[in-house]
This record gives sequence, C-alpha cells and structure tokens, in this order.
Amino acid sequence: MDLKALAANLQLSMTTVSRALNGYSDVSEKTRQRVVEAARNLGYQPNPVARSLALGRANAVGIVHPLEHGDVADPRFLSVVAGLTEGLAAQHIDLLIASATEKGELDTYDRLVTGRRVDGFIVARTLRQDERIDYLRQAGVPFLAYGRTADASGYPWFDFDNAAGSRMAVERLVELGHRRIAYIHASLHYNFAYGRHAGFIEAMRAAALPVEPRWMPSAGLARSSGYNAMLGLLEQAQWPSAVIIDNNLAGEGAVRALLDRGVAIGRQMSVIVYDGSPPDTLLNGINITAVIQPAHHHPGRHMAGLIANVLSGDYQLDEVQMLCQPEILAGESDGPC
Amino acid sequence: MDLKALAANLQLSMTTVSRALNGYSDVSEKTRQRVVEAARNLGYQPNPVARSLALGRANAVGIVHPLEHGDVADPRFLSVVAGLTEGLAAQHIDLLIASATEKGELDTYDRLVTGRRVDGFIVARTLRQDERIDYLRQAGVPFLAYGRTADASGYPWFDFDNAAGSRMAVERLVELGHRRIAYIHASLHYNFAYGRHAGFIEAMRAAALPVEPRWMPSAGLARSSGYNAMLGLLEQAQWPSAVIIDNNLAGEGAVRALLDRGVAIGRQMSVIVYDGSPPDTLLNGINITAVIQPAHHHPGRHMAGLIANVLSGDYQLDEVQMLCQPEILAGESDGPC
DNA sequence: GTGAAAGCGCTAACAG
DNA sequence: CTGTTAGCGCTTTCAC
Repeated sequence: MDLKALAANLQLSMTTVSRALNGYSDVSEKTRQRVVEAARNLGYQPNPVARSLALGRANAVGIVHPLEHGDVADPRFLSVVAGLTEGLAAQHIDLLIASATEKGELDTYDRLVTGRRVDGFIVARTLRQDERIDYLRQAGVPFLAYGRTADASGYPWFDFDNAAGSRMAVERLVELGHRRIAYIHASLHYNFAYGRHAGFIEAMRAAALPVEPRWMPSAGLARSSGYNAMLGLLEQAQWPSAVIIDNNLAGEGAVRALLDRGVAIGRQMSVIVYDGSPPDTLLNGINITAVIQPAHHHPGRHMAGLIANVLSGDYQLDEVQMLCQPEILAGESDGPC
Repeated sequence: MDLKALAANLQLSMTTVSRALNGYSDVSEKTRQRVVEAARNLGYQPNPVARSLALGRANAVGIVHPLEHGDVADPRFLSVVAGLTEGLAAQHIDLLIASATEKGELDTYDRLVTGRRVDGFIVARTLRQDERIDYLRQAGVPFLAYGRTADASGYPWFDFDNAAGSRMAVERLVELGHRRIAYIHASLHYNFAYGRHAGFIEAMRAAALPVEPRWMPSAGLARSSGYNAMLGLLEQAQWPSAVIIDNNLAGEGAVRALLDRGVAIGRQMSVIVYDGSPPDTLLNGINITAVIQPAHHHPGRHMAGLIANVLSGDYQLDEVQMLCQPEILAGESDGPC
C-alpha cells in the first residue's frame, strides 16, 4: 500500500492525500477525515526512505560507540541508548549505532555525515577537551552532547550537575561529623569526573576541611581499580573516616576492598558512592548511600526532545542546554564519625 | 558532489559512472579507472537514501533490544553489537538498534518491517521456544539468529556448540579424578543454557557419574544468583568436589561465594566457568579455568557475512547455519580431586 | 481546496 | 561499451 494506491482508492490526488496526512492547513477537514481513516483501514505506512529522499533528511541520529581495546559493556552507555531509542521512536527518528573504526572515532563521524546516513549525533561520555565535539562544531553538524565539556557554551547538551552532587555528599558527611574525607575518582579527563572533583574540593574548602591529595586517588572506571584505590587508602598511616567515590564501578570495588579488609562500613569508614550500586552487584547486603540522578528526570525522553529541537535547527541555545539536579539517596553505608 | 556532477565532470553519462562505480562488467577498464579516480579525488559519496529508494532495500539490519524492567547492560549483547557493526560496515550495511516498546517486542519488529527501515534482523539471546523467530519466519522476513532454538532447522543462525563445551568441561574434571560434579545453570528457556545443560548430563552419563538434581541448581544470568546458588551447594550435607557454571555472570558470583566461605578454589572445590571471568571482575587474583568461544572465530565478522548472504536471498540453508567449536582455556581454578 | 508536474539521487531496462 | 529513459515513493512548488 503506497501513496498512489491510497490516493486511487480515495479518488483523490497523491498531493491531497499527502497534505492531509502531514497535517497541512489547506485541505478541508472532511477530506482529511476520510484520508486519515482510509490510511488506517488500509494499513498505509509511508515509505521512510522515499520520505527521506524527498525531504533531504535521514530521520536518524547516530551514536558512535568507541570500541576501546577490551572495552566492557558500559552500563552508562546502554542505559542512554535504551532511554533514547524509546524517546526517539515517538518522534519517528531512528537511532543508528556505529562502532568506531580502527582509523578512529572521528573518521566514523565523518563517514556517517558525508554518507548522509544521519541528521545529527548524540555524543556520549564527554571528555573535558573533546575532539569529537570540536570536530562536529567546526563541521557544522547538529549534535547533542550527553555531558558537557570544559567550555560548555555554544552547543547543545544534557547533563547533571556533577559539582552539586559532590557538594551534597560532602555536606552530608560533614554534618555527620566527618573531617577526614577521602575521594576516589575516575580520570579527570572525563568531564563528569572533573566536575564532581571540583565540587568535592569546593565543598571541603567551604567546610574548612583539609584537601589531602594522598586521600584523593585516581581510580579509573572499573571495579578493579576502585578496589586497588581503596586498598591504597587503607595502607596509609592515618585513615580517612569517610570516602566518596565518583562512579559506581569503582565504588563497588572500593566497598569490596573494605569487606575484604574487615573494615566496618558505616562505622569505621563511611562511604558514599555516586550512582550507588551497579544493578547486579555482589554487595546486596549493603545499602549504599548514593548520589543519584533521579529517574524522574527521564534523561532519554529529555534528550530525544532536545535532539529533535536541535535537528530542526530552530532553537535558542538555552533551550537545548539542560542541567538536572542530583539527589542524595540515604543508605546505611555512612554514619556518625 | 552527486552523481550528476561527477558525470558532468567526466563528460560521461550518469549511467556509465554508476556502472563503473558499482563494478559492472560492461564498462571499459580504462573508463572505470578514470571514474574511480575522479570519484576519489572529488570526494564523491553516493547518497545511501537515494540508493535505497532505487534498489528497494534499506541497507540496514535491525536488532531489537528488549528493555526488560530493570534490565542491565548485557555484556553479551553489547559485544555482539560491537562485532557486528564492524563487520557490517565493510558491507555498507547499517545496524539499527531499536528498543522494544511497551506493547511488546514483536510489535517493534513489525514496525521496522512495515516501515521498510531494515532489510532483516539479527535476533540475539535466543530462547528455546522463541516467538520472535516464529514471527519472522511466518512473516517471511529475513533474519539471522545468534543462537539456535529447539528446532534449529529451516532458518539461518550462528552459534557455538554449547553441548560440546559442557562435555569438554566434564571430561576435563573426570580426568582430574572428580566424580561429584555440580552444575549451576541459567534458565533452560535460553537455548544456550539448555544445550550446555544437555551436554553436561550426556557427558556425566558417558562417564557413568551420577546426575544429581540437588547439585544442579538454576541460577539465572546474574552475579547475585550465582552467588546464592553456590551457597546452596555449600549448605548440603555432601559437597560436590567440582562445579561447572554455564555463564560468567553467575560464575563470578559463585566464585565470590567460595571466597566468602573460605573454600579453597581448585583444592576443595574445582571450578570451570563458561566464558571465564567477565572483563572487569573483582576476582583478578584467580585465573579461572574456562570454556571459551575463541576470538579467532570472530563472531561479528561471521555474522556480518552470513546476514549479507541471507539478505541476498540467494543461499543454501547449510551455508547460513554456522556452528563454532568452543575450547577449554586452562586456569588454576581446578585441580585433582 | 485540489491537482499536475517537477524533482530528491540513484539504478536498471532498453536501445544503440 | 555507452547513453537515453523511466522509474523508486514521497513532497512541494505552482497553477487552477
């Protein structure tokens, strides 16, 4: 069932049918009714390929998945994808996932753009200095970043307020009487890690607490490195009384290290983990106090709306820069000093 | 730079240029050289949308990601996606990832098919009875299954020999002198779990060893359930001397349980895990003996080739049903009884 | 308010 | 071997 057949069936021209279906004004309400109903009855589905050709857009956005060597399933990545596809489906936009080639990630962006396979991109996992964003900006390709960069002005993004999350965590610990607070963090090249790190320092200073570099190890985004980082803290002459971990993979590792060393979590050592426990964790017994990015913010939905806006090309920058606030979800992994 | 411009530039007709570029035979070698070179120099990239419209295919395959409630990043799923995109890129086929809607997974397949957004599908994570495969078969939609179903005849698939993997594990343990072998497995609705389970039983019988239901708990695809399953085994009056776990998530949990209970792995209890340790595990100290699906089989590449074949519609069934053999990768988690 | 006709960029008969 | 021509299915001027 194509447009021609539908038009013939209705004894109308393709033009009129097309306009009726696409909600143009210059078609009588009565005709529109007829057309819409017939379309439904006959199961007419416009051919998106033909549509794309005529309109000059692909009706798809791309997301490039970097296949780092030994790369693991990044839960972060997949949850973005999941939320997005759902949100985009409502706008009749497809999500095209491409793997970065060996030649590099930028090359993949280029291929997708010059091949007109997508109208724009989602850039996930932003770095503080992100060459992908530099590239897309200078190439004039529409995109929406999931996370900001060092200079967040001038392009569309969706992000959570990372600094605020850390501040909330510090303030909570300070209220519980802690003064020696450690901080395990991922590479500060990640913008989220940088922001959380900055928020931590800021809050510590505001509380007139010492910011001790030896208590602020870098750990990477992995269980194992969180484990090692925590062991490192435990080997020091003086222990912190609390520790904040800026990502939940390292967080699980860190908690495991405490368990292995027999440290009483919440008593000897208070723990707050950004994003809490990963879903399928082996720490089920322990209810970790967490900085969370509340689900009611529906990142996927928001981002779908934002990217649609971006693709339309008709927007004010401040409409497509969205910052959501995190919250503290109290658990049992922290307590009075 | 479109075909017309390129042709004008070469003083040739679009037809000739098109044929030269698409490797038709009826164009002089000299002309082809010129065309190809000009295309490269001028950076000509065919518009895939126009191409799709003319050819009547989308040049894309779909993969539907079921968004189960609380679904986690499935490493299995992502690694398939990663390998596939790479392999498909070489064939100029895109991978379209769609989330299942609330209305159900089948509905999503239907939407993609009637919308002509894809030419076929990859169906991952097959169940023993899989309604998706039933649906696609009866709808006459091309697809390639990653994993088989109860009845694997009559449609294209790529799979590993699950039963063989279990047999190899059992045989290895038997040679080490084990007679009390336990088996922790995922839901037998998954075809891979069923096959591995069947292979286990078969090999046990072949070795004249007892198949004890109480030593064969079902654990699900999760660290936590593997943990609990192992605890269950340890609570029994008589312990097995070895245990095989049919997936690596549950495997990690099971090993963790042994560690927590202070059981000497490889001495008091031998362990073999299908697929070994997940990449970022907290068991780094332990080198687990594993049944592996060797990387040299390049599942992604193979599947890309197979699906291309399937889409062409011109194939013998036995060319698109591919079974790879697993291997044992010896570690230190098993030893003499 | 409706229709005829000209593309969107490419491929594929069909002639020469 | 090469060019002419007619689509693929839809949108969109431009007339009526």
